[in-house]
Amino acid sequence: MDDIARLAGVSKPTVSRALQDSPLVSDETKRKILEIARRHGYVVNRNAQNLRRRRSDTIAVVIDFPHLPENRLSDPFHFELLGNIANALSVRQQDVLLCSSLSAQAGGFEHLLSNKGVDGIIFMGQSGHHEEFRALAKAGVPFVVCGAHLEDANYCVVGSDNMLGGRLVAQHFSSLKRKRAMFLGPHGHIEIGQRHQGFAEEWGAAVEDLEVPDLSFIGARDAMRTRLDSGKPAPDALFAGSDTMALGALAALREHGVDVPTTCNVCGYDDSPLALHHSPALTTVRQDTRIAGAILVERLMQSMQGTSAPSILLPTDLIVRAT
Amino acid sequence: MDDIARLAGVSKPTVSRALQDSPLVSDETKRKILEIARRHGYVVNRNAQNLRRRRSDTIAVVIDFPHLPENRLSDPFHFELLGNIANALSVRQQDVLLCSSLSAQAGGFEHLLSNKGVDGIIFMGQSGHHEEFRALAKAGVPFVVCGAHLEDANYCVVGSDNMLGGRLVAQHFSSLKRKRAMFLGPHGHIEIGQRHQGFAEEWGAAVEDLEVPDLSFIGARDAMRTRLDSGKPAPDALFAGSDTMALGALAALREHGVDVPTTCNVCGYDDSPLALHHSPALTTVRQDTRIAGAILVERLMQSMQGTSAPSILLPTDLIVRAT
DNA sequence: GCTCGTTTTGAAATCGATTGCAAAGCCTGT
DNA sequence: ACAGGCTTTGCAATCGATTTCAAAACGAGC
Repeated sequence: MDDIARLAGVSKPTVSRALQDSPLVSDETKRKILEIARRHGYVVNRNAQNLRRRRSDTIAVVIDFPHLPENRLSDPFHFELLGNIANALSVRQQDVLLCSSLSAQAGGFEHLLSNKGVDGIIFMGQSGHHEEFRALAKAGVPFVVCGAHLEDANYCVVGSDNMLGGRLVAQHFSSLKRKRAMFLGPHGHIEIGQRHQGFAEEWGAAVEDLEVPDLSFIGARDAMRTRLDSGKPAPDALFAGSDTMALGALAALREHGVDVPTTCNVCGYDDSPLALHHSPALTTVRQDTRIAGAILVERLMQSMQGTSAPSILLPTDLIVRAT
Repeated sequence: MDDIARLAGVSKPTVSRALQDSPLVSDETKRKILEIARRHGYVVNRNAQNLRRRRSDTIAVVIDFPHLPENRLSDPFHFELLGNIANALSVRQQDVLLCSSLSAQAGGFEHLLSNKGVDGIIFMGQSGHHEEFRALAKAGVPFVVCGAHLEDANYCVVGSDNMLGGRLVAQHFSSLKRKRAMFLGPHGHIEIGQRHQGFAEEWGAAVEDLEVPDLSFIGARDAMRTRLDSGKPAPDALFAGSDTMALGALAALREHGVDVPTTCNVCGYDDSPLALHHSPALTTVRQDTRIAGAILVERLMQSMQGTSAPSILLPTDLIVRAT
């Protein structure tokens, strides 16, 4: 910057101001400085700028990447959401620092800001850190969580209405005059638990609960196989916690000659491409990641300005397709 | 840091050294300082550190995010790769700054380093920037590209062997005694073009080329519908440029009563979950994103040390399933 | 007790910007 | 010609670390 200043015959502060388009610099001077800077390919050093400004215009997005290697991340859902968050942030001139949940946790979430040099954090999913989040909020760290709404959350959560999603599916099955409802999903996953709960409440009658070990296609297929082999009467309405699991269960049903949708209806969750591209196309519950991303970012900005950002429950839609 | 120094009764440099586990500090002092720092929740300010060290231990990963909103990103492939890159980088204590291709291009790729304060760049896909990349390489910017191998690339490319993938599929179809081969994919996409080329070369006889407008399920389905409606004899071996497109074509084939795999074989590309979870399970060509991620990172580190990093063509596998 | 080589420590400079404050330059009105 | 108000500019301090280099402390050997 000193060089540019010399070349333009002005001082460093003037160059700095010109580059920020400050009104303190005359248009004449500004134009000259910008021209020289451009010609010499000068750009401000981001690290120096960050240090002095005590702000980096960078947001950490924390994802539970560990899943990946094993699970071959089942749902494109997260990627889509990530993309939408990135877009929403770039509109606000903010950069995205991607952190795996693990590396973020290393120094403790509360030091993430100065440790990674970011201004705020977006957590994708609680994944069991609820208590840490509560502490973070108390410490005044600006962050938002994209995940499940919990009773005692004192931090901002943006999440889709899992209960509503479950209820919509139950209503749908009811309108089809189905009788023997089953829910399929792993226990211990908060959001999926809420889907289950909404479903069961709305359904009223007994809902058979088929537990699966994880979120995978295989897990769901095998669990369903075992269940069908048992000889007990098969369900005529199946709600799976995710599209991937729905497809797994569907495979098992097909093997056993249970026709979908005549004999049994199946509904997934997420509206991932899997659902759309499958044949028959899967009936599912959709969450709008575009809106979610935009709101997450908006709320984060709020909480970075010190305003408290309220949580929000986003509506979900039932997408009725062929199953 | 001054505060910690005061509390420990030492000077700032000593604290700095202790935190870096420098051998210049006695174990005794080191322990005391670390203890005090921990108790007071002190972490070094990343921006200041970066400034002084002239290095940020952060890598920019540039993705063509614009696709997202429209296409609902068809293949989880990119996400998987991103995850694996992130993992490989975190092993080396490097952070990931996610950039959309657009925002990265704003200041010109050549200023990405100081502009975003990163030490190196990984580009996911060339997406038409080949010439810019050539210039970047000349300018000595440390970066690697995950994409297609091009004749006159003077930069490091890590990419899977698309030609080989195409050849494997041709061999497979030959061994099944198929006669009328068809390739389906958009024109103008470099990597898919290479798949097509490898396929055609190995096949020997004429390959019908069915062009589709984009990478989408719908595009492929509609193109295939039109083709089948035309009345010309249907192909008995179809190779699609991606799994998503294969599934689209498969849907059209089914509509027209063409049985897969008896009457016609179908093969996709990517081995995305789509392929595995579809029924019948899709035969496809697999690229190992785990290895790709690891090598990308390794090569980038090389080129950051000034060593020139050679390009590499990763092998691909044919995964024969039910189609 | 003194010298010499080692280990530890600290003073001061530095990384590359931004910003508060004072001064300079320029008008305008009298 | 000069006071007074505005617009521009520059000096110097600052952000929070790291690193060079010189000095202090320590031990060993004679």
